[in-house]
Amino acid sequence: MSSIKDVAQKAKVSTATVSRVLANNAPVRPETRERVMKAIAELDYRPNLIARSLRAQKSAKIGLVVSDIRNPFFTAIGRAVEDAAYEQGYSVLMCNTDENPEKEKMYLNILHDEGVAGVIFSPTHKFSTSTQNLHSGIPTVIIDRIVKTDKADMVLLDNVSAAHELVSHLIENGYHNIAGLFGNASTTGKDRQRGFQKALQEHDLKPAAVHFVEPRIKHGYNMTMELLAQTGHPDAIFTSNSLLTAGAFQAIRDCGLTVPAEVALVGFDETTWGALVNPPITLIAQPTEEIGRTATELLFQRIKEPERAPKTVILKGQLLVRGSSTPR
Amino acid sequence: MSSIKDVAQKAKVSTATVSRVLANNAPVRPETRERVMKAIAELDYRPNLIARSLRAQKSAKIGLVVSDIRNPFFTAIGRAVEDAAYEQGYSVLMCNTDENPEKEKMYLNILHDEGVAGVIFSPTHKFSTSTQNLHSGIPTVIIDRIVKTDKADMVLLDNVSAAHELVSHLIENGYHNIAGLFGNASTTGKDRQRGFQKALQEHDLKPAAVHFVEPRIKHGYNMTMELLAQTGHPDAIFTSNSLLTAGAFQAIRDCGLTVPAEVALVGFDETTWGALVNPPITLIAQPTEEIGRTATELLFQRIKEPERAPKTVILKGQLLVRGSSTPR
DNA sequence: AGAATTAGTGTAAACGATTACATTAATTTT
DNA sequence: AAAATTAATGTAATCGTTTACACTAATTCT
Repeated sequence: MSSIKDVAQKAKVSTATVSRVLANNAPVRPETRERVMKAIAELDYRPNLIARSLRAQKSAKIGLVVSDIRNPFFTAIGRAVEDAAYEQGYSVLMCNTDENPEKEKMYLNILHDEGVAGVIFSPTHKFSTSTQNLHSGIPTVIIDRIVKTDKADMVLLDNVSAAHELVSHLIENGYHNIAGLFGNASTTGKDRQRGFQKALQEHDLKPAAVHFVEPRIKHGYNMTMELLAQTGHPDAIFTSNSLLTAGAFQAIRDCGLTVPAEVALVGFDETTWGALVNPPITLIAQPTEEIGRTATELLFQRIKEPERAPKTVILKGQLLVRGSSTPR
Repeated sequence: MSSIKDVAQKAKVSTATVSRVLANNAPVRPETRERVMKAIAELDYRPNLIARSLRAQKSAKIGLVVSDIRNPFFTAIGRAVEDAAYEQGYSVLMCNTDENPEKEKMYLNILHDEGVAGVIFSPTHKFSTSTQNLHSGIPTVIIDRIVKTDKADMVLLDNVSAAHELVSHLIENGYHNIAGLFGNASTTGKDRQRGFQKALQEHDLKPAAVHFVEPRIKHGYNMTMELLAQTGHPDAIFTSNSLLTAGAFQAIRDCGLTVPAEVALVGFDETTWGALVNPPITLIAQPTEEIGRTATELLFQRIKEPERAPKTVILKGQLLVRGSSTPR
């Protein structure tokens, strides 16, 4: 591999001049520039980003820290982040925490050590609630989940309103015995539960059940099975993320019940399958593109201007009314 | 941020000694080691990976280059790769090419410039067929798609057999007028078409139609709509990836046809929704975990021993027979 | 005991870029 | 035409590690 020295030698200039040609912002005689360009082309020279990073004390990489990229919500976010980063010439390091605070800490450390320019971060429950908080001064944008901090930008959904809207929709359509299944790994589940309760209270209703479970298909399945086993089971099930929705849907089907006649089902997050199943699922679609893009843009702003006052952007979900919650 | 110099100063040793303590493979007096460790702890020192990379001329990062991480197949692979990499202390740079050779080239360049230790790479069609080929000497493992090279390891599915098995299953179940929808962006589509043709030929059948389309839900939808518009439409549709399957499923439903009574549907890749829809989809499940893990392991082998003769691992898909192809 | 080896540590040169400062050449000002 | 300014380039330090080499002190060998 050729280095800047080889180019300098070939073009009969100093490395400084080559660097100046590369930087494109310093005075270089056109003739010299030409010579350097020619040498670069002939040697097929490409600047070593590691050396550049070391010298500049920062690199053109950002970290993306989420629980699991396989969760369709994070898949979509991840892709949006990568797109926005690519446009700015940045690369994305993908980190899955599995909701494990140890892994999360490990990764935050690695990202720091790798000298990433910034981090887009969906914290574990433990991280959200602890006061340890954003170590190191790495520019950070929190997504999806709340952290009590005044040091980072945040991009969130208005979870309380979204859940409220979704439950109100159920109630208006005649479902009054509603069970709620919430993820126990994030602040998001808790917030959505608040909206859930609020909507019920407004109609003087009590929840049929409220359960916080691990956000995995299996747990959605098991818990729904339990709910449906009892006689006089709920007439509607509210799920707070797409994994629980999938589990619940499967359980309902395996119980031989029809949706929504015997039990309605609503949830969060648009997925490939949400509209494909029968009946299609009523849900709150999050603007994943926008979340990812906004987060990345906020991050770049902060990288440019680290002292800028932190912003919190709250986006609204979109209620998609479909067959799984038609009026009874 | 404290550097190795600060540690050295605090522990009253040279930087070399600190480095030796860190490397853990050089002789250091226990007493000295202790002093250094203490200084490290007190200063909360963490080695700068950029500097380390520069010096070592390699970094603990690998690149993952796929068309789109949102394709459930690649999502699963990506996660498996990340897992295997994490275990070895490596991080993963995520790169989406969108089947665009320009973007692909760009990313391969960036990965090279970032000094990644290796690349796991699903090439675009253009790359597969061109002879330009694996530039630079970066250890590379090709996945999912074939490249004619003797420089890289490969992890592939036996696509011809898998497609053959899937079509044979259809034929045995009484479907004799089968249309095929194949992705046009990869060698995979072509290979699966070969298996498709072979199975038909063995039964002296002709395909109802063969189409190569962009691997996107929309195109699967549109093409299926066309297929179903004609009177005497196919009695089964074979799709070569999950995006096309989703599009086809949607189209069939929108035409008001029932699966499999009026038209059967089979495809590739297990997804969350494949088993959730009604009827569930018969498909070839690829061992995504194993593909990702094997690829990563081969990559680490090659990183350790660059001159080792390249291996090609061919894995078998698993036919999951479900409701979308029951005997007619 | 003297020679040869080994253990433990330090000094300084890399790795490949950027950039402050110095220097020279070219231009403008007086 | 000399002085002052500006443009173009070079020299060398720097970023934070690792490691070849040098050196001393301790150990083992003959």
